[in-house]
Amino acid sequence: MVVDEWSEAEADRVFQALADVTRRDILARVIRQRQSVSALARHYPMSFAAVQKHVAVLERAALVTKERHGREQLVHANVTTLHRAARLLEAYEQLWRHRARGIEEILAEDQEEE
Amino acid sequence: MVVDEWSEAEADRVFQALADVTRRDILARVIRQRQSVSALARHYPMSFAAVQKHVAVLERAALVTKERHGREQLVHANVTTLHRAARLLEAYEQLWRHRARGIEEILAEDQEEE
DNA sequence: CTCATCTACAACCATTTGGTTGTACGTTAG
DNA sequence: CTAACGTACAACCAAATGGTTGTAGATGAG
Repeated sequence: MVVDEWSEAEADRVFQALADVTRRDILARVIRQRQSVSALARHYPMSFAAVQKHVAVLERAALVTKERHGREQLVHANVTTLHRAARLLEAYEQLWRHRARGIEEILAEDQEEE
Repeated sequence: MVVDEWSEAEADRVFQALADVTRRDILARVIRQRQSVSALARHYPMSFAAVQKHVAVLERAALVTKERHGREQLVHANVTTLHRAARLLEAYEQLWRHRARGIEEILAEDQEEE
């Protein structure tokens, strides 16, 4: 029952990464502007190491990328992955629109849309 | 750094629920057609109780709802929640488009869109 | 009525997760 | 050069996750 071109493990990692307030907040911050890990860490009531781990989770999900700049590690967002996640959800919504209908009706609607 | 009208805990639960292949597959199945828990369970190489737990996770996330029908419990999708999740991701994408720009430019673009 | 089916839920287990502290190492500021 | 900063990573811990088996209660079929 495949809905997307993603591997299941990739989707797992992306949604897992998004399933935490701190990580979504980090993502929102670096989308607006790339920041060093320690700059990010200053905003949260937890240790630097904890934030470092959150960034690592986002990185494994390919939602962010780190780029060395001097002694700092700049974290920047990977909007492509975010977009693909959004499109995956939309694909599920599409399943809904096409639910319980014959192939003729779906083809008919597809023509209308052109 | 709020991006949506959702409570953080709600978003946590939704993405957490989506972060598992089996659960995404269950969701896809019940989007197409409502099914009983045991009917769902037949498709997966795990115990009935395990599938039951997966459905419970989807239910806590408000992605599905159970409806008693005789001795069966019919699971059906809650597309509204799915849609809200998609819109949340789009909101993050929107942050990207509006990144690093002055308030004047954003207002100008908003007017264009009307 | 009786039996098979569907569901609920508890107890248990291994692994992962989200946090901590501590240590070590490269880099830049002064 | 030296001290401070930014990062990396290991070890540890409590709690959550994803699975199991087992027991028990409703409900429908025959």
